[in-house]
Amino acid sequence: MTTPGRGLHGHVLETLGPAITAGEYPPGSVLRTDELAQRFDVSRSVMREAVRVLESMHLVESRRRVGVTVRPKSEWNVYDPQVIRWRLAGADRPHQLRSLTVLRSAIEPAAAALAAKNATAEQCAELTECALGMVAHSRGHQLAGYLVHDVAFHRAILNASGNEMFARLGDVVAEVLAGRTHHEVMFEDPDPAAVTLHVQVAEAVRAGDAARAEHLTREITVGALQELDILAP
Amino acid sequence: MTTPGRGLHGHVLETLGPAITAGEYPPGSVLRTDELAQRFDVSRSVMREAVRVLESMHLVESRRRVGVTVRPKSEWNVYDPQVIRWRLAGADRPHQLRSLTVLRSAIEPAAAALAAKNATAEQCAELTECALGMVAHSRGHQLAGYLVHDVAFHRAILNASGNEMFARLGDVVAEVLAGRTHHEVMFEDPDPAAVTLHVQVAEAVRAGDAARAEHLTREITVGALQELDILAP
DNA sequence: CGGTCTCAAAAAGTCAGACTTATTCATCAC
DNA sequence: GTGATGAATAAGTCTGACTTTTTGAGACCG
Repeated sequence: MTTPGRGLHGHVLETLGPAITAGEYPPGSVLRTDELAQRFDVSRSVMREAVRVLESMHLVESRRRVGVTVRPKSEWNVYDPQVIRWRLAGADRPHQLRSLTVLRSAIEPAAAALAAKNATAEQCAELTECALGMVAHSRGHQLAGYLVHDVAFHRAILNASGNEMFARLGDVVAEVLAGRTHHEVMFEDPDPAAVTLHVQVAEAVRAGDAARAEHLTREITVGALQELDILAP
Repeated sequence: MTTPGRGLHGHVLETLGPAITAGEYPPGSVLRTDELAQRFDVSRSVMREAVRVLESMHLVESRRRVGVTVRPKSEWNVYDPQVIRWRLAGADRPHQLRSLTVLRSAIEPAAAALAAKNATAEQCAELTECALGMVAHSRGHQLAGYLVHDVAFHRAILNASGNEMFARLGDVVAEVLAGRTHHEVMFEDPDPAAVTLHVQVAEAVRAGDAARAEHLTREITVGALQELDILAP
């Protein structure tokens, strides 16, 4: 999506990465660079570069005389956007979507509170614009347009928080929102109450009301959790 | 610390990575693979592998005919443990420590709430053990021993949450706690109130009281924020 | 003068092959 | 059984030649 398979080494990654994250090679499996190079019909140098990248993601470990062994899931760099994309495209997509939604629920209210304190005038304006865009596309099967503004809204909140760790979760949130709209629920127009909440969050941030912004955002994320039946009602 | 410079390519990374994350090469700077290979006295293959890893961290972008260009900070994979380690070791350590502490404050209370619901008997036992270990080392300049149990405690909470995204922040929290104890504040025994809070969190998790576990953990993280003068009192 | 077209240079990308080194495992001596 | 020895193995490294893409400059028109 964002990163097409650039170069031969990229193409290899695009195949091996999803295979590993999908669990096709169970933890402890041993691969040999030469064999892989043959299988993908690339030179050893290219294959080595691909393995190095997988190693930097902690998906595999390369050791002399033994080979390239697949690491257990618990050691993967699950925050790597590439890894997230691979997993979202694979078998444990539902599980991954749940994990990420729980993460969102922890992060976004805190980000909104910070945004209320730190947002610049421009950021407040953008936020309001996004919220209005959501309202404008909330009726009559304009889900695509709605999604664009929804994603932009949440990205804006994360950016306005002023915390780089929060800001960098914008892509993750975007994937989750896109995934939800495309494949899961949401066949009809979005919940009007949710739309209203977004508008109110924008207002609270503009007003500098951190507590209110946090609380309203929490209501939004609670809704997201409920959609996935994560929250006990 | 966790990853010593394994192999030539690792050694190159250990030098280039910190240099880039420290801002020695401003965004847009252009490096050439051949020149770097000469500078580090390694072959092009080794250098290429190192560049590939930096590329997978989104620290640089490699393009034909132009070279290896350094990307702006806003695009870095700031959740990569390696990147975090490099930045913590460099000039913007204070800034990084603040970002991460804010992140902790958002995550840990949520993790504690989940832990209260999901923790197994073993995990509860471990939690209690860690808390007691903290108590045992809380007086008489046993900061090292205290830290070990403190780190283990927070790791246990994150693991017990049952959410893999939370669990994988254990290393980050460990670095933050270690950093705080080693270089910043904390020349004397830890705050007794904080120690008590940890014990109470363990109790709340054991009792399955999510709201209480969350609230108590928030008090702990608020303390961490105050230590860094992030929170307005 | 402005726009496009062509071409050559530059740097990454790719490949093949030879060589080095660390690690493991099996064998053997004690 | 324990420890030393050595051979096999697969990753690690280096080198040099070649390919491919991109860009920037200069030529060639409109």
